[in-house]
Amino acid sequence: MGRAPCCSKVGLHRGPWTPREDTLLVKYIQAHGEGHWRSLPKKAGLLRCGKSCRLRWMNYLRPDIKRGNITPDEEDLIIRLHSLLGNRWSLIAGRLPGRTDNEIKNYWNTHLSKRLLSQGTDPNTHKKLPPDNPVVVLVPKKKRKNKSTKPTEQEKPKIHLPKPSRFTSSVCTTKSSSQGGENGQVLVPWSEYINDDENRTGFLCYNDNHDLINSSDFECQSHHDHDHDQVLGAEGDSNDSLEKIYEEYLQLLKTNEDQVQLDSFAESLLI
DNA sequence: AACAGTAGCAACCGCCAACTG
DNA sequence: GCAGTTGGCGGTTGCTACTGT
Repeated sequence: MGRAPCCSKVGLHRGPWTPREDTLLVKYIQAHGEGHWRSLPKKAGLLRCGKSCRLRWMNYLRPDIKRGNITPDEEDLIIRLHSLLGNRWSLIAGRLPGRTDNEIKNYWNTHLSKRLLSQGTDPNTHKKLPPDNPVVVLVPKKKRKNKSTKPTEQEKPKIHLPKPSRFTSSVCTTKSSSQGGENGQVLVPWSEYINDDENRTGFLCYNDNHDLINSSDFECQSHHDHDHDQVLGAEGDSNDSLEKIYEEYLQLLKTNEDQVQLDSFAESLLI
């Protein structure tokens, strides 16, 4: 029994990704598409575990990633969605176009949970804490060794719901060439080169000589699932979609104190 | 200037469900 | 139906930058 590890760890790179590794990965995915993560590193010439490649792509290299600060609207939506969905970061991320589950999870852990605590709200239950009972059990960072001890008390029963799929995937092509990867051109996230990445979205392009090419030469085509389009709209309408979800949720809050209604709203988000 | 403590976040780990033969 | 494989998720770690002393 036992599962084979996802990859042999011997001789594989770990830790932060280098621009060169990013380049290789982006090039490969542009040419061959996502998927087959296990075999991808070898084919792409990367000394990385497939899982690591997938994570890097999903969280940083995808063209539709929105870098930069979380806006107050997004913050509010995260808090509301968290109160409905709990720590299901991928679901929450699915409602925030361009944001990744990892980003939202990190943001929650470092900013939002602390803020809620400081406001006297339990970040787990989203209920007001008794004023005289500072349950500021700022979960001490414990060095994990024995994972078998699962959290027990007040743990919500595990619900197995259909896994959501990302609402979009994008393919970037240059206007000047039919394939983004042609002419040795490579897309690299802004953040790789720009430090003041205030709400910047997009990629820089450079060729094999690392000569930067104007990213305005790119046009991104998002391939949306129609159903998701109806819910979230196109990429450019992300603010609208946020507001729509807000509105819907606020209406429920106003008109209904029935938890069942709210639950069904949460369920609807899962589809 | 040097050091210690803290915060932020990229990356890793282990588990699980879906898929495949 | 079963076992192996793959992809995806949430929790956690550990590095780095920042801040305070």
